[in-house]
Amino acid sequence: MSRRQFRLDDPEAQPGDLDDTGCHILHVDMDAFYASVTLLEHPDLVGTPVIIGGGTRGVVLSATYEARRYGVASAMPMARARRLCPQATVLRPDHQRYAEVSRGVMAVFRSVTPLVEPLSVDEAFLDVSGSLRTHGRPTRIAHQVRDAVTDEQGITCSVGVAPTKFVAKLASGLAKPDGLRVVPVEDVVATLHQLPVAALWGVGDRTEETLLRLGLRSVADIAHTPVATLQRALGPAMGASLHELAWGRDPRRVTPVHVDKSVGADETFGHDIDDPVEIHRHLLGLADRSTARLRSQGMMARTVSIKVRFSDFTTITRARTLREHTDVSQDVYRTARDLFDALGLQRARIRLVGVRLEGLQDAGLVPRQGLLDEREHGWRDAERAVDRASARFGAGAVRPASLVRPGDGSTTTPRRDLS
DNA sequence: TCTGGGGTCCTCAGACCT
DNA sequence: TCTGAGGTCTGAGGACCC
Repeated sequence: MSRRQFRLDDPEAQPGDLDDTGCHILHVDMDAFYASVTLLEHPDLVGTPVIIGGGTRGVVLSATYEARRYGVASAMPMARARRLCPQATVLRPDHQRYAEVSRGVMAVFRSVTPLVEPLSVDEAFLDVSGSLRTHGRPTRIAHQVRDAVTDEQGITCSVGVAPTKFVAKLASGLAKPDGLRVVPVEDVVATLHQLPVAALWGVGDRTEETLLRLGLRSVADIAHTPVATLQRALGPAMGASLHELAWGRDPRRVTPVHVDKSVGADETFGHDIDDPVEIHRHLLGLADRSTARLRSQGMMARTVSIKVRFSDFTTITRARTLREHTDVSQDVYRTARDLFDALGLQRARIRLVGVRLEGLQDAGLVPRQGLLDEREHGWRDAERAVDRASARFGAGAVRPASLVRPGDGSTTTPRRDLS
């Protein structure tokens, strides 16, 4: 679900028999994934503008191509999207359903090669170099994948076929919607050099601005600028990386195994909050969510960081590294609360708070000190019991008392004692 | 126009150690 | 004992990705 897509001067130019020799990388991207999956439950809305999103302060998660024609795009504030396309139907996302369809789609990918690297729920890189003998040429495999996804899941996807990950991803964007695009080895540089700088991986709004200030508008301009000049403007890593990408050089392999480096959760409030006790309550909930995910992955963390976004959208982060790894919600909550209190905010209006756990390590590999603190041991056992209850009765079945309103079971009114 | 949520990576500065 | 260089770790913030 790439946010930015680029068009070539002649988007239809894709002869049938392009040479795909050496094009072992496929990038498969579902078309308007969240919207397409949601419409499977609402067939009456097919062919009409539909926006997936919601909330008073939310952004657009996805939109059908009919809504996109009015300028609606993902990540756009919902208020603006509604103004641009008032006739659109707005539906809430169903993440459980998206995860199910995603699993089905990934299974299709793995049926043609074990080398599948998911990038998100709706896109993945496939390395098909080992599948040519059993499944045919890369283009043929791409057709097979597209057909299987449509037959089995009822949604469409676009596929880019190229020698490298970056070019394959670019190609799938050029193929959208419901298309296939091959970039032969000998066409890589010419294809790249037609595109604007923002097409390069890693160039967002700020970097684009910097490059435009230097008079660099196209990928060709980047390619013909000395690396040292790019490095001075953008830093050594980014400068070198953009220069390489501009010449189509991208040594990254397709790596099926991914290890998380951090786990976290944040929450934007329906309205800004200035009550520290209420913020503490949200920190407790976020610590709970983060550590539950950590435990479900069998990991422990050593660094706790908090994020605070103020009403003017300025954001600060604070972090503390603990003496030992932990997966205990109470440890994380206490640290997060201390970090927040240390900010000394005098009833500043806060829009969002977040808790993130870094320095992750496999729980089985973390050296365990003898548990001298009986209370600590109690928390660990209690939280494991909560995990088991959640697995059986659903997430949120058991929560800290301070997050439960008597009677209705929903999260609410702050209690004074959260420790 | 008014900006979600979950992440990764990079840069820079300061502390600490050798 | 002091000082400086270099490496590593940590923390903060920014930019970017989907």
